[in-house]
Amino acid sequence: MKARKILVTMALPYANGAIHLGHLMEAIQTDIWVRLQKMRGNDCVYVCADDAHGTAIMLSAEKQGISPEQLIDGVKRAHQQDYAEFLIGFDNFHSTHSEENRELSESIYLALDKNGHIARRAISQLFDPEKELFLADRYITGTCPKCKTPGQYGDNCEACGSTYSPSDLIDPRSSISGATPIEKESEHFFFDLPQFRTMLQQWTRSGTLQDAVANKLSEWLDDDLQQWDISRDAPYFGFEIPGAPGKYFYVWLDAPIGYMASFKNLCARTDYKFEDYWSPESDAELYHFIGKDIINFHTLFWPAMLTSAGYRTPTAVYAHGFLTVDGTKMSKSRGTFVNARTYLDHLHPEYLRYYLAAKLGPGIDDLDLNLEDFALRVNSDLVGKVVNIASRCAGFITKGFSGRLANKLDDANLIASMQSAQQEIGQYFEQREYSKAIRNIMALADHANQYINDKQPWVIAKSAPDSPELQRICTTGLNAFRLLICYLKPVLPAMAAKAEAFLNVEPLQWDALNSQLLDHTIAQFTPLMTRVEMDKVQAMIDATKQEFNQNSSAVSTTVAVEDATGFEPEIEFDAFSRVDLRVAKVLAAEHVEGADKLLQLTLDLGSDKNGKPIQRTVFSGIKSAYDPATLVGRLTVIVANLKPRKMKFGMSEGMILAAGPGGKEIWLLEPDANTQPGMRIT
RNA sequence: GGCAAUGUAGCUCAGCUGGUUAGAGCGCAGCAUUCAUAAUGCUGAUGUCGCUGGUUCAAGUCCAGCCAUUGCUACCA
Repeated sequence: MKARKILVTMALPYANGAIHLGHLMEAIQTDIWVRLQKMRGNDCVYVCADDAHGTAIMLSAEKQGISPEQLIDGVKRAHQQDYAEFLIGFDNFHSTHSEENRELSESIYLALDKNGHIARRAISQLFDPEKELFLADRYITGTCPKCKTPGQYGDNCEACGSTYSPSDLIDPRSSISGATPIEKESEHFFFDLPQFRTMLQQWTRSGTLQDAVANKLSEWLDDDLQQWDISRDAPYFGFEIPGAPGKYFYVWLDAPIGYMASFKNLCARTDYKFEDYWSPESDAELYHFIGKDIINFHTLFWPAMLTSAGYRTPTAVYAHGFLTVDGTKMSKSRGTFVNARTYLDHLHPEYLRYYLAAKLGPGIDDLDLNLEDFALRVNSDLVGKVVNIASRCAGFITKGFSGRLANKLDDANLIASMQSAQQEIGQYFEQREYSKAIRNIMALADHANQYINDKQPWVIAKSAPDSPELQRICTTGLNAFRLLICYLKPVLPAMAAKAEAFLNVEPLQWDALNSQLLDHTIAQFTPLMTRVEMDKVQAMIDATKQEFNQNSSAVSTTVAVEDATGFEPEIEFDAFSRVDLRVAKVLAAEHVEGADKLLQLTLDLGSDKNGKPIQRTVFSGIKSAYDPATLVGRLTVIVANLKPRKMKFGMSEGMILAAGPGGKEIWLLEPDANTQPGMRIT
């Protein structure tokens, strides 16, 4: 069989934080697959890099009083160290902040532009006037306009889950300088994704994606695709856009190009040829392993960019779900947001590799790390079943035969049946059905233990410790062990290496499954793996909690304290006076076609200085409580200076006030009949 | 609110295009064994297959509604 040429990537970790269990799940999934390919004799290259650009990194560096370059250098070292200790076998780990990536990003951008796939237009964004910096949503905090929880980010509220645009926040602040942001225009560059709709519709349905992913994407592809904003204004840590001083590539533009850059960097010191893997005529396979949160970047923007720029598209993109711990989202306060380093301080990396392998499938479902199950499963399978087979045979061989194996098996059928599983197990690994592969392997381990039980070598050893039969039985047991190690090697490379030393053999390749180990001297047996101790697991959780407490007490800002009234935190009169409440009269009220909850109200707000009447259109979610006909002519209260909000059915130019729990029970505020439309409420 | 995924033994999960008494591993109980890192083997118990209806000779498996969890998304101004 001809060796396949394969290039594999996993998502680039962001250079602004430590590697945690979530990163590791992806790294382990990818690494197992790559190790399998290599064991089977395929030419498989595994590259990765740190994702080193963006505002977050720029600000982090500033906070620490170092340059971004210094920051990312330090983080990169830590990342590589963490991955290395988890036995992630990259062929290259590079950085997106590299010359290779700059050249590739520039040339790809220039190709996109030349092909008419770059649009330019001015957009308006919130801007920090003190810091002189455009603000992404997450750098703006303020009070949630819905539930009034303070300290919420610019895009959604953590307390009530509502989403909004940053300009809707009450009392918005730049979380960088504390200044009140202003709106400012700037020219941005856009990648014209809609031009690739047809190409993407075909590509996403061509077997390159998991069904669930393709289905999800078709929602976007059937809808209007948006142009993708790929530029950011200075100051920004990244690459300046050629011919556009002060404009930088958005971090997500050059991040996937980092896959190419890392590979190019590898090519420079090996015989690999960049074009062999990236030209449209390439016969190499290209796979991206990613999390389901970044599917759109890898399955829409990325293939479209590659196509425009004259490169090949990925053979497949494999998305996985999120990792949960004990059934819930990883949480810092619960101590389940465990960093790689904290794990390594307490537990052996291969425990995690094995447990995740035992549960990983090809889908995008989330995977739960149940800590108790983790300990029980690893102990039972690895120590109790697999390693135990060697442990219970080795002593007899060492004592009775000076470590020499027999030249013949006692039970050739057992070994043959274990060998014949290679087709199925290999398939499962190849298809990322690791849990099924592991299940099969453990069934084989059960057979081996049954065999030893049936043969009772200890009984023979008592009367004849040098009996040839005893030697053949233990030789059979150790051959079974050797096959199991071979199957598990992609998952447990370090344990496999120890086993190879014990068996006194060359590093096992997949075709070792077709041979037997006979008439051969083995080394002294030493424990290959010790049990997971639950108190170590607990210590890891405790340490994570402690890290969190230290960090949060160090950073802790004054959090508004809620009192028994449940009222909002006290505000200055000034803050109140900025809210312009007016009496309004309902001129018209009607149902909105297609809306479940909204009524469209036309309101009279009196007249302006020139005597011209002021009318406002407001959409209000009170359909469940009011028949529009009964509203006409009523007086109510409107927030008159609320920024107009674009809604699905039109602009809503204000907000009317009501109270009640919802549903039928919503009551509109109604001022005294003597008031007039337009009167200010103070 | 909409859309999607998930919901099967105490735990983690498998159950393909509907078809005999619903499975595995772990855990649990009993027995056996003592070579082995108290590891192994045998036997066994445990499930209204989220809930309610429907289609069918037959449903965990198909359909509808509902509930819960998660994710995405929104007409919560």
